[in-house]
Amino acid sequence: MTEPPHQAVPDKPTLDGLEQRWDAVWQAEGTYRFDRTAERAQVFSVDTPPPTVSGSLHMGSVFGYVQTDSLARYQRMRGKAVFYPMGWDDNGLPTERRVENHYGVRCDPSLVHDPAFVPPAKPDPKKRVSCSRPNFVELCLELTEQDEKVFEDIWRQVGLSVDWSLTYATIGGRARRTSQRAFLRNLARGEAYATEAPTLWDVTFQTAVAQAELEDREQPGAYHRYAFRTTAGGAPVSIETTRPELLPACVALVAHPDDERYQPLFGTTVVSPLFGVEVPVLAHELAQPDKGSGIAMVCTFGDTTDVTWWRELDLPVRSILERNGRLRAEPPAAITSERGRAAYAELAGKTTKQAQARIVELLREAGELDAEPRPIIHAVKFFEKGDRPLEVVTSRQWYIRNGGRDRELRDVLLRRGKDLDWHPGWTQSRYDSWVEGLNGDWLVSRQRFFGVPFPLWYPVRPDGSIDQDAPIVPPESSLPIDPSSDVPSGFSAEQRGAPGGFVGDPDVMDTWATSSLTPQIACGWEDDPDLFARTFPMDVRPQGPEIIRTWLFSTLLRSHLEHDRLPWSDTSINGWILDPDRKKMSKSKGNVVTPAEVLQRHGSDAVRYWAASARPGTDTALDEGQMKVGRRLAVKLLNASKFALAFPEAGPGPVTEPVDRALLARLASVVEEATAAFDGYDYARALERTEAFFWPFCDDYIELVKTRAYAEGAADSRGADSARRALRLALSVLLRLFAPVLPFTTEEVWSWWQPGSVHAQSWPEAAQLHEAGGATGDPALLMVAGEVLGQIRKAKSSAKVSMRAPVERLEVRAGRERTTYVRQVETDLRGAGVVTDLVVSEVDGNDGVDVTLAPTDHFAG
RNA sequence: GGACGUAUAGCUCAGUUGGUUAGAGCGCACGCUUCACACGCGUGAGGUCGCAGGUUCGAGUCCUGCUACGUCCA
Repeated sequence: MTEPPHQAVPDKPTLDGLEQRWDAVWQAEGTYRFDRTAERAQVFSVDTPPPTVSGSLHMGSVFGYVQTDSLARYQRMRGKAVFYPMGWDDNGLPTERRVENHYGVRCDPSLVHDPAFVPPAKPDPKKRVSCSRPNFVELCLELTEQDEKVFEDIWRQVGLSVDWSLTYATIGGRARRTSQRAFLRNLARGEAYATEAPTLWDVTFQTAVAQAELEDREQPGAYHRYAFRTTAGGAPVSIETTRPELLPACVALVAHPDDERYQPLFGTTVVSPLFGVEVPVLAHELAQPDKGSGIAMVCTFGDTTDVTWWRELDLPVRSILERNGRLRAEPPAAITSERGRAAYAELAGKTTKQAQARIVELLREAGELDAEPRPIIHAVKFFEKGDRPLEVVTSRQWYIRNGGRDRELRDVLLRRGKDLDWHPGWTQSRYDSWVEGLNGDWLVSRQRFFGVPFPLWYPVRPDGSIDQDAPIVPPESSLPIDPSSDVPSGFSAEQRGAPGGFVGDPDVMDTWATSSLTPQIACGWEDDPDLFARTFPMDVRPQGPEIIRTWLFSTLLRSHLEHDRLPWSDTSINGWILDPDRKKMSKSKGNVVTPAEVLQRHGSDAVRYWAASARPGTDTALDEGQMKVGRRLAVKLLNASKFALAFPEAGPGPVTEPVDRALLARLASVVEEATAAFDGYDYARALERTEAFFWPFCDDYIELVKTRAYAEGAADSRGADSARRALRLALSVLLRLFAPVLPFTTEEVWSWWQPGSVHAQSWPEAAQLHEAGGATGDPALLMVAGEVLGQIRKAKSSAKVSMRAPVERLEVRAGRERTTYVRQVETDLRGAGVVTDLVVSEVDGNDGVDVTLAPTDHFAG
């Protein structure tokens, strides 16, 4: 405390430029550097969401990250060594799309690497230039590196107290190694497996997608009604379908077991129109009696329900769809009639849409259409990033067991979910309903290019076929590898693709297969056992609600499989950001406001204030008005601090005056409330409590003690010293209470009079305030004083005179308790209200405050 | 169809185990050059707490049903 302050109190404090100045200082001083010597119990580790590095940051990210940062800052001040790394999620489809658009290229895996390749000077979205996969990946890395720089700059501007020496990227070497190692261990334990199965397939992106990436969208469609002839005699059976083009892939009809209309038909067979294929009529509970005619056509495969029926009813496969979304050239073998084969020939090679139009014509011409198509709106499954409906194709894919086909594992994962502390608690129900609804294992392979490759090769048999059941596995020490360029031990590069040689697995992992390992990547699993022991399992996973089913669930799963424990003790789920009309902000709606412009307009602390004002988990409108309030608060803090520091330091000694003690007592309870709130992850409540103290502190307390602090006309310095000590102590505590939310403003003020960073100070404790005099203070005194002051102001305001206008006589009538309080602040009230005569009368009932203003020239004229 | 959340002043939101007359900010109105602050200060108006029942001495708060909006799951 003997060191001189960094700088004097400025004449005109300002918020402008604080971001750049303090970010540079924090960086240079290593203010947020993780202390690697701290033991696990002293560490607070944050599993920061790696933002998707494709394009620009979203306000929603700023919103959630600021909330987390305020918690991290609180924990740091509580003496924890905060492990706060930042990752970049750069692998996967969003980056690929961005690279395709940005450079005007398209990846063609059949091409070989061209070291001289340069993307077109003027990208033309309609004429993309093909390039090899290695060239494409180079462009991905180039672009993400640029984007990451921009992101980091924004995060620094926002003031995240991240340790910027601890960054990682999900396509980086450490992430690839971790991801491949974890996969190989899953494989060794039988938790990962490959199988040929019906798979949800995106025709545009030419890749399989997982259950977690689906979304339902309302789409126009039409019911087409046509009949199957019965073989046992009786009336034909009419069905209604939205996918008539799949009629050649029909393998059965199903109705609900309780449906009396169709019970007589169960076990019999019917014959399809046009194609003349005989299929069974079966019962299954998923058939909906009230949908269409109540009996459904099962095809291989129109949707996921078809897959369920196919599996559970043990039906044959009659696939007609290719991966490119077109119908195969050859009809299924079951279509044997000449008429059927002729009909199929009309459809072969067409897209599903074209095929639908054609088959409707064929049915109509044949007189098989019972009625004209009836338009409906129905939910169709889409890849969340795609814009064409998903198809179901059969393909060989890698899966990780997630409980979707194993009740026991699902129950274990549900119990893990209960062991996690959710903030707010109700967000856990999203996890539960997701786990309960899982209907298959996690499909982790993607037929894409920019991602972590499966670290596997397959032997090529002498006849040139590939033995997919005996993958060649690299040793963990060799990871990460790329099987498309690396060669397995015991082989030479020339043997790639040759009989008796090997081929690499062509697929990459789903981006979540890597992101699900962020605790392992960040904490240095296997790579850095010392760091891992100090940081894992982590303390908190902050994230948005929409990725509970993907990121949170899959991270929990991987940790369960690998470490048999939770990856973190707590999770805090932030709310949505809505635009001012309470619509979800999204690029497609064109209502996105970018963080850069908002930060520019209002300043970082103001934006942080807005984010930290939102209750945990609550959807929140983007409210620039709230940012203005934040800015006002920050400016007020600067000015109030300037005032408190304007007086010479009083030196050591007690806070003696009752009103000063009352202030410290009041502040002590604020500290207790804010501490409890932060401990419960409720940054918003901590802020609200602090702020609710701060404004009356400025408006009432400072006004009350101003005259005394100036020591004008005082016989001794006792009263002035008490006020000055209380002001400085309160300021010190307030700065620390506000520091997690307003890091720039508080740091600025701290630098005016204290050495070091406010963010490295210890969190205030009520005990300090009690010791300084708060123990004998009575907060009610302050309230009464504020009320009397309010009456004086009201009188002046009604008279439309200045607040400095003198009061000739002030009479306060009240019971014993209140009059005692008023007498204790008599001098301060006189000073603040410019009161000449102050009369305090103790009465029984008929409480009141009478204010008699001195006559002014104003009225004299 | 099931689940979760939300519903309080014109707007955005607080309101802790039920307890006097339901709060804040913005906006609005009327004022104030007050020696920390005009990026300011003061005062004021403004609410049948979504609807209908119930529990209770007492309900914005607890219970039941309903409605609207949002989200998740099927």
